[in-house]
Amino acid sequence: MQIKKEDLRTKLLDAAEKEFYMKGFEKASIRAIVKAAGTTTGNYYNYFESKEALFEALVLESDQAFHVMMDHEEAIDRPDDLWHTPDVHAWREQLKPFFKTLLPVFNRRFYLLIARSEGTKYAGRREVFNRFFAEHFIDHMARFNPDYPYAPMGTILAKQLVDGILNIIESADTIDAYEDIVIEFILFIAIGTMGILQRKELSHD
Amino acid sequence: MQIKKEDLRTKLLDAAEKEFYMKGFEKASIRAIVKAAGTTTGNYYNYFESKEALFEALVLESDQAFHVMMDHEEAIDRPDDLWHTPDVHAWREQLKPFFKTLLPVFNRRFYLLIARSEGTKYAGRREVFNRFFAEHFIDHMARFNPDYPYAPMGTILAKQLVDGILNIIESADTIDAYEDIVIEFILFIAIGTMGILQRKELSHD
Amino acid sequence: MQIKKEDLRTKLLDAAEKEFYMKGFEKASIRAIVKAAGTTTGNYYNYFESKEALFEALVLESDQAFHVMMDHEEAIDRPDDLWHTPDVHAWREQLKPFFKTLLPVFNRRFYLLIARSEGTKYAGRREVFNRFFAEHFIDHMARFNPDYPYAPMGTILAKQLVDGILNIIESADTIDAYEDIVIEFILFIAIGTMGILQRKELSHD
Amino acid sequence: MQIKKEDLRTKLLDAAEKEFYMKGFEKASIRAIVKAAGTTTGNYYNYFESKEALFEALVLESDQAFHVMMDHEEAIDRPDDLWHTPDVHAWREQLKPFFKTLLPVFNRRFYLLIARSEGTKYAGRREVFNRFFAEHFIDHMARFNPDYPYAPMGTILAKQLVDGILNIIESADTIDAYEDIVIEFILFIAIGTMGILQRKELSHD
DNA sequence: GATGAATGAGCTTTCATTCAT
DNA sequence: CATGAATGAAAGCTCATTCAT
Repeated sequence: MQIKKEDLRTKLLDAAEKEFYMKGFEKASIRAIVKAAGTTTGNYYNYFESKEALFEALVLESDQAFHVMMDHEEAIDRPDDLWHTPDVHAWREQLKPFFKTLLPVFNRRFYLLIARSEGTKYAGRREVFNRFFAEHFIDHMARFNPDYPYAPMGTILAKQLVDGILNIIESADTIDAYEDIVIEFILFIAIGTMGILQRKELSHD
Repeated sequence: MQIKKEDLRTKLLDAAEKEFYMKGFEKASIRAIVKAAGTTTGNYYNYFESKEALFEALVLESDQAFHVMMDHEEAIDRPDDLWHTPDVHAWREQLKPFFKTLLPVFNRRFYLLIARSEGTKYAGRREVFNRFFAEHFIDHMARFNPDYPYAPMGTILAKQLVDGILNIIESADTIDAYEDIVIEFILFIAIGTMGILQRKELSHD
Repeated sequence: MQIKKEDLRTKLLDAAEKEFYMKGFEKASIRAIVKAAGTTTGNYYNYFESKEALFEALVLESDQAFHVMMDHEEAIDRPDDLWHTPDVHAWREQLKPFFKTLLPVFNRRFYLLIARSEGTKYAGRREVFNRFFAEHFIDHMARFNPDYPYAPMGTILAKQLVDGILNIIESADTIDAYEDIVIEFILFIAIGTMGILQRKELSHD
Repeated sequence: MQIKKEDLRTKLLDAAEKEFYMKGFEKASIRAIVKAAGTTTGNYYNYFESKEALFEALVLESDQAFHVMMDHEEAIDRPDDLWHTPDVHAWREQLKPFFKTLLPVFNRRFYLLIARSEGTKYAGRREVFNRFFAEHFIDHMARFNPDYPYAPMGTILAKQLVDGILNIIESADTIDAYEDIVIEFILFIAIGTMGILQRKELSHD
């Protein structure tokens, strides 16, 4: 009746991933997780010392990657020169290798970290993520069109970017060309942003 | 120390609006609501027969408006002719009167209906909303560029639209030019969408 | 089926007093207390917000009295002149009015505070109590017989005093002449202490 | 990494002695004991069949010595003739050899037996110990002063004796002249008792 | 209309003990 | 001998809801 430690640990992590994903940390039930993993609450505590420890086991790596991202903001700016490229196709080709390095970060557990961590010590990550992009958007907007009158759009577009990333992660299972979709989405954000800023360089022929 | 019935009912609704907004239906606490409204749990049940009934009282109107929206899809398509307008400024002017009629619907209680209703019978509204727009996006994409290869973008862009509307409602309190922001956001979505579809009509001069 | 609030509160306090007395704070069971008081755990939390709050409700007054005692050390020293009185009977008469003021403090709840508070924020009271008396004993011993070689006796006699007070409180229910017994006990401590210190003034005729 | 059976058994006993001493039988944790002994809970049950069996292994010898003591009450009475000796110094000298035989009994495990056995079958030992001395005190009191009116003092003084012995054992580690302190303490009890009984023989010159 | 006492099921966590390996 | 996975009961506490007053 005994399972090798790693097996059950993995089962617990898998069950927890689903449960946290469906209900969020606070509404998730340890009872439901252990039931799904085929064990008992008592035994659960041989594997994880608390509910939060289980969540942490799921998101720790993602959180480290998250902090690396936050600390290397210049990387996000690297495709900056693209803003002067008129050709959408060229954009795609140049964005591809850049996002290749980012894609492995955008997985389900990253989603838990950003979108399902209320009640844990990771609760504020989404806000940090939003603000991180908001600063960049505000900066870009000021440089491209200092007269653009709708300041709150910086915040809103940043949230759009974050929401979009999370949405894509959510549907990643059912998407074939996951990588391409991320590229398309970034392109969508870039073009839309430039559009409302009235920049006409893009799509000129 | 009895209060006129309507007064307390209103206080309960206001307190509930805040609580549901902050925590969502399931994590919201009736105790916290009645405390904020200055009454007791016992008395609460003279006004609403359950936790869900209180939520329903808040969102019922919004839900009716939501269904009207869902049933009059052609309204959403009305700005369709804009897609051929090359001028962003013209877009803004034409979108304005159209969204004037929609804005009163996009209030806090609509937000509760779409984004805080998990655990109630309204739980699926967001999904309906998403799908509603997804169909339109897919349709537009097919018409504008039948060869565009990234089908899942329809779903994603629809979610972007819904997320954006909800984000704007969330920050409506702190935004001056609420209406203009909605227009800017729609514009952003439209331009971005056309951009990835490679349509070059817009912003041509 | 409903009891007036104060009634059940009193029942809970009584039941808790017994349970804490028998098992100490940590081993005491809320379930056992509420069962003895004839209610449910859910209802218990309408009366006290935690296990510790219940304990605190029992000992708060005693703790205040305890601090008054600790802050008025000179009162403890007041019978100091007695040490030169040779007559045990005179001691009794002089101690009586002095301890009259102290006796109401030495009740069952004081016992809980000193001897059953491990696991609560009151955990250290017994040690404070011991040290308080130890200092006095050490002081007295130095003055009465600077050459007495067994220094640790100060600590031990202080503990004897504290233990004795607690023992008397424990058996107070079954004792007729509670007040007199306290006097006899203090006398016992005083005479014993002087005896080992080799002071011969007492009981001389 | 197997250890010779006796080694680990000893380690478990040592760890248990500390744990039971610190927390008492019921609050002691097997997990903590096995961890301190460097083994696992499973292995623990190769050495002791239950929590109580471990406690029993610790106190069995002490309990036998305890019963010997209880059965040879006349030994306790042997210093009886001292009660007529007027000289404290003489008391000390005569008590010394007598208690030499008793001291080895008063060790840490004896302390566990008397003061940390609640929840085990040894739970009542302290009460037996108290009663044992109480009978002697009552007896002495009746013989020395048949008119002494405070009967409960017998019980209280017996408890004082027991408490004192336990207190001294507790602090034995930090005391130099352990044996002398026991003598001083007995003397303290004897003189204090005689004092309240109004016997004036002692300390007369 | 209003109060708050009462209920009972739910939650996460701890524990001594058992047992397959 | 040793491991540590597994069990199940118990702990303190929270919650929406009911109901006597």
